[in-house]
Amino acid sequence: MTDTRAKRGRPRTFDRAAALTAATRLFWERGYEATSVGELTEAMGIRPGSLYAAFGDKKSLFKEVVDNYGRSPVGAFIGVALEEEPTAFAAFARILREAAVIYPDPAHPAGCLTISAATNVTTQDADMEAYLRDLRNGNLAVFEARLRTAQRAGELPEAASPRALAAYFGAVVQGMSQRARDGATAAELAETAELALAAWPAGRAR
Amino acid sequence: MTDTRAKRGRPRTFDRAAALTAATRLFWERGYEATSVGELTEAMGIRPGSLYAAFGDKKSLFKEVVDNYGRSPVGAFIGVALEEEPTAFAAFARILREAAVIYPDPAHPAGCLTISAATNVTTQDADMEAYLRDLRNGNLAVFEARLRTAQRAGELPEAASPRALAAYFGAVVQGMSQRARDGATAAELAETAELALAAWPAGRAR
DNA sequence: CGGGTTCTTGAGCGAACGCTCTAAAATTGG
DNA sequence: CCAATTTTAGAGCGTTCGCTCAAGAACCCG
Repeated sequence: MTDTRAKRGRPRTFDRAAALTAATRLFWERGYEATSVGELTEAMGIRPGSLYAAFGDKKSLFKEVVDNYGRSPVGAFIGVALEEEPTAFAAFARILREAAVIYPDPAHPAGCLTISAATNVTTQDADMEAYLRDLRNGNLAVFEARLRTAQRAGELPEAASPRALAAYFGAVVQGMSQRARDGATAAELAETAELALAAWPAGRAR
Repeated sequence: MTDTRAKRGRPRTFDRAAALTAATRLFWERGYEATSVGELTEAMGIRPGSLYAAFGDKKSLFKEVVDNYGRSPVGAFIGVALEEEPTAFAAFARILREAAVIYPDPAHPAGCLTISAATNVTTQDADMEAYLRDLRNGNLAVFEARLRTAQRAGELPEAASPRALAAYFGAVVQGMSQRARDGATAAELAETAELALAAWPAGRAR
């Protein structure tokens, strides 16, 4: 988008992707509102003018951060698991087990960026709140779609409710993200994942 | 504490408890950092001077709010269930089922104050972050203690881990609170609660 | 009633907020 | 080499932040 290089004018002296990564880490740690533009410019190593020229305002920078996060391995593991695993149970088992490893990983801020940053948005910032809520609720819709497919394939009993199961796993994932933020270890989260999987409806097609 | 009335001097012209309730609602909705003193004074119907005289600074007002919330029916239902129910399963079943009703109740802001407001705290405010994290992790310790008692009473198989179960239910409760904030209905949360209870170890002493 | 005490009011402090502007610097096209 | 274009650095805009303070009002005690 802004990638067409070798134009006219003074070239950019900073690495746009690196600056975005720095911003991601900060937003991930502190959330949207609690991260100031001053902290951002310092972490990104640029001056306010450059930030606004390259990324628009704080809000659009954040949205680009979320977008970028969603394409990164850490942010996309759920979608990947849903696509790659042959059965729904295998997919959700992999999601929870990977979340147990990824969320407390000290290589990056704890928990899920979308889940954490989302809660840090004021009611005043109505559109930002809606943007993030829709992101999370969209995840639930994907869960439900996968479970519905599984039910048609006979992986789930007729009595099971894809919608209810999707809501349940969504709540567990959000809970695990929060627990990671509160200092839960990978070992503890792994136990949580196994217990959560025990809720899978009888006739479990493992 | 500040309750010894009929002292000397000009009497307070506002209802301290009512003001605290107004502050509670605001913090509950927006979280700690996102709620400004200006918004607080307006909602409480008092001027900044009165707020600081009656409650100390913003931080101690918030702690009093959390304290007060923990003593209210909505904030104390978990502890009550753990004490009143004869078996651990009955206690956790009641906790999840009541959470499904209480968290989305439109009579107050969605979710649990401690869980929601907590996530809105910056890393900068280190002691506030620690205060809230300890509150939540303290809840987990209470869960674990109840489950350990249950295991000694033979309600839980030897193989079950009270610590892991406590972490699991803690994550589920936090997840349900967040889902309520994202607009989940009581019906949806009730289904989540039932699914979560299916994780109770075999030989379930219902 | 007068002195002591506490509370209310309203102005406003210094700092931080998101953001903008100007001038200089660095590049390309002609 | 010059004009056009784009980015940089840095000052600083207007607003809001948490919080304080001086002045006056409302009560109790003696």
